[in-house]
Amino acid sequence: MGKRKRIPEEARREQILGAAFDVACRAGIGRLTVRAVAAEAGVSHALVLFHFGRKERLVHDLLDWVLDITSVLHISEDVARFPRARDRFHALLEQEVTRQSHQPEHTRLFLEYWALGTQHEEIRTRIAAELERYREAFRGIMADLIGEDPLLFPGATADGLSAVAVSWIQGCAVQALVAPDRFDTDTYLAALRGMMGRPGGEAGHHVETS
Amino acid sequence: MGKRKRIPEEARREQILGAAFDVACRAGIGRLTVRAVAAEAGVSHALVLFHFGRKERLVHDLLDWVLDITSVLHISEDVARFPRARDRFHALLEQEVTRQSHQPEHTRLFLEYWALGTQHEEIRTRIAAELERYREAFRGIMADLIGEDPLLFPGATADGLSAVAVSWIQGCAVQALVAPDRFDTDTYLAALRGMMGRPGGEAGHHVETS
DNA sequence: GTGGCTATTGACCAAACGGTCAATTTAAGA
DNA sequence: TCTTAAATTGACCGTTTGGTCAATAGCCAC
Repeated sequence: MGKRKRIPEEARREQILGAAFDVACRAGIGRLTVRAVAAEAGVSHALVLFHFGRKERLVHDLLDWVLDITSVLHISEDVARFPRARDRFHALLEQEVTRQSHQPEHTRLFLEYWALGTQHEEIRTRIAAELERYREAFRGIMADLIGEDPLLFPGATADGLSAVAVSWIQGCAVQALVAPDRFDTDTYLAALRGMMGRPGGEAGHHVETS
Repeated sequence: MGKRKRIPEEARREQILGAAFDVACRAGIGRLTVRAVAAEAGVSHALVLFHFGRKERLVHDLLDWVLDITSVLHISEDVARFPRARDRFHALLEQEVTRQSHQPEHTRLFLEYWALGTQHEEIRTRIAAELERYREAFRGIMADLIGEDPLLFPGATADGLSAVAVSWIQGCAVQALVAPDRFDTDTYLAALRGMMGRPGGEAGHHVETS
């Protein structure tokens, strides 16, 4: 056991945060302890506190780390290339629903952070900022959508529609997490398409993805 | 401090569960301790364990208790009296969105229970059952809705639509909890109405509530 | 009253927690 | 090589946790 401090500060933080992520996914943030993280990283628990000061900061930095690596709501080329806003929206929605269904662990983590946010100011503002970023990405597409066909959603604003879009994804994530066997992603997406798919005068179109 | 066991078993459980609810709302389930509950109820912490055995069972029974007193998704007379399924759906949706916005504490609690459900089998099945009950209530209205106008949501099933409806409410609850100042219930409901409000041939109708 | 049953309590316990600290090891600079 | 600053550790501490248990206080039948 002669190996020690080779690792240059930044990499150590990364290593510990990765271990913290594993522990949080396995046991939840509620049961995340400094000692468990240290054991997962293969270091002493004093070292974790040396690099992060308090446990509270470790948890907070873990939130930042997860949000960074998750690269939430990145509008890919596949989405942006659609000329019509409706198709872009469908593609983005399908992308996000599919992505979250492939990362169920993240949903659990975010659930706990959302709950924590009601008490810790720092966490709440961080989450609120991310939520705002998330909604903002939809807002542009929604504004285009209303612009293309003002009669499509009478009385609805881009703000309202983007909030609804976020609800779709959040609600899908939660239901898939709580009762995976009772929740079918395809059926869900089909319902969303049917709900959005009233063309202003055209018919028989559909979004191609893959 | 001479007062003791007057309370007849059932009432004691109720009293303790009420105290547990207050503690859970104030500090979260993560920080709920047997001693904190006992202090809130004004009894010794040994008595709490005498009535509930383990802390785990206290937390589980609290979930049942909360779900009972919340009377989730009760289809009121005001909703049922609408002859058209579309109006019933709008009314029910508005009722649920409004109700949850008046009980933000419950949302936080359920968030934590959802996260806990990923690890505790008992909690997960209990939540899944409640979610199923919730979706079931929407499914009937959704089936009627499709029956009234099969072309309204092409390709969508009652199952898919009810899942979407649940998403609306869950997503609304989460967003209102995470960033209350950035979330406007009226704008959200207006967007939902605009999204659902494509009459098959009629126009200018709206749902009256209150 | 009085005896017995049970709800209730305070004291106690082992474990785990977050956090501190002096002591050691390591890498790098002189 | 010697020095120096930083990284790392094991030992330790005070607190809190869930849980147990013998003792006790209240209530009912008699």
